[in-house]
Amino acid sequence: MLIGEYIHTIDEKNRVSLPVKFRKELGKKIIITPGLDQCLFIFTTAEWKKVSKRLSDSDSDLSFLKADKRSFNRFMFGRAAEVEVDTIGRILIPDFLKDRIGLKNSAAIIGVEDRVEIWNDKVWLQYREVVEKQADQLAEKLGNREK
Amino acid sequence: MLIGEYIHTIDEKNRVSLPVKFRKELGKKIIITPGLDQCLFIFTTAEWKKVSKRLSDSDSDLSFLKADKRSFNRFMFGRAAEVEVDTIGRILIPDFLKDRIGLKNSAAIIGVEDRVEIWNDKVWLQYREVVEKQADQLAEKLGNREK
DNA sequence: TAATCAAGTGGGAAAAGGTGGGAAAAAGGT
DNA sequence: ACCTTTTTCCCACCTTTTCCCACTTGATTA
Repeated sequence: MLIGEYIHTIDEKNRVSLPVKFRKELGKKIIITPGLDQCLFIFTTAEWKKVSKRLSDSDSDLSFLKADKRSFNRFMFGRAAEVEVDTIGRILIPDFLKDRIGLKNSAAIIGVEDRVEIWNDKVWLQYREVVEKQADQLAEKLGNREK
Repeated sequence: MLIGEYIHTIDEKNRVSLPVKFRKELGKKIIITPGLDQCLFIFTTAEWKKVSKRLSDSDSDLSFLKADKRSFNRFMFGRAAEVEVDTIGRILIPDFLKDRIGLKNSAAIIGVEDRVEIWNDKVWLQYREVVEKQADQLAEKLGNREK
């Protein structure tokens, strides 16, 4: 399971090293996609197969006839990338994804159960604080829903 | 699977190089057709067989009126082109398709699962922003669909 | 406290990917 | 048939990416 929070630098060649604790589980090839809430998702290839299958299964081979399906597929597939992890555990983040969440010199790398998230480190810290404050109420909500 | 986004130039001889990551899957011959939402679709010959079969299937589940279907098929078949990929991975985009989406010097090339799309790069950037804003709602929809 | 090791960072050289252009071949019109 | 124009094929350039090696820092241990 992928857990924990790390701040790593992005060097001039766009490289970011994955935390050692994530490397084994992520493997040699990963998929990066735009995520929700101003971050990027990193999936293992296995996990990505599951995700992408769910996305395309619900429709026929002619899914491009439906407008909302087209939009979503362009978002999920068009803006995804298969990325190799180099011999010492680093990856390259494509520019179009870097720009999307305003990454510069450093990134927050977060383990979230079965995926990893990449955040602009400053945005992450802000987000964390907000969530921190809401945690109690969120827990309350979730608790009620389960009943 | 075809994923990712690339901006390539169209040179004075109308040539565009396909991203290396797409070449193997696309093969030596491809089909270009007008696409939906101001773009062009590129299919592998295999994928095109599937698509064209389903489009022409008289009792397919596509809820088209017959007249609509004829029109749509003229749109898709009538303006489709079989194109060869040259030895270093470039293709020629027919002028009538180029004009259709206002291509000039540069194009966005997008992998969308089992097809590739060609966009006027500026139009793509605009489209992308719109979709980005809708992403949360789109994801919500998708989430509901899974249940 | 010095030595060692692990994890992360940086940089140079080689290779790959993308772009441009010239010459040969083909097409087209008179 | 001939000249002109377009297309095709091939080669060359250049920027970006990839691969490899080395350095730094902080923690661990003898």
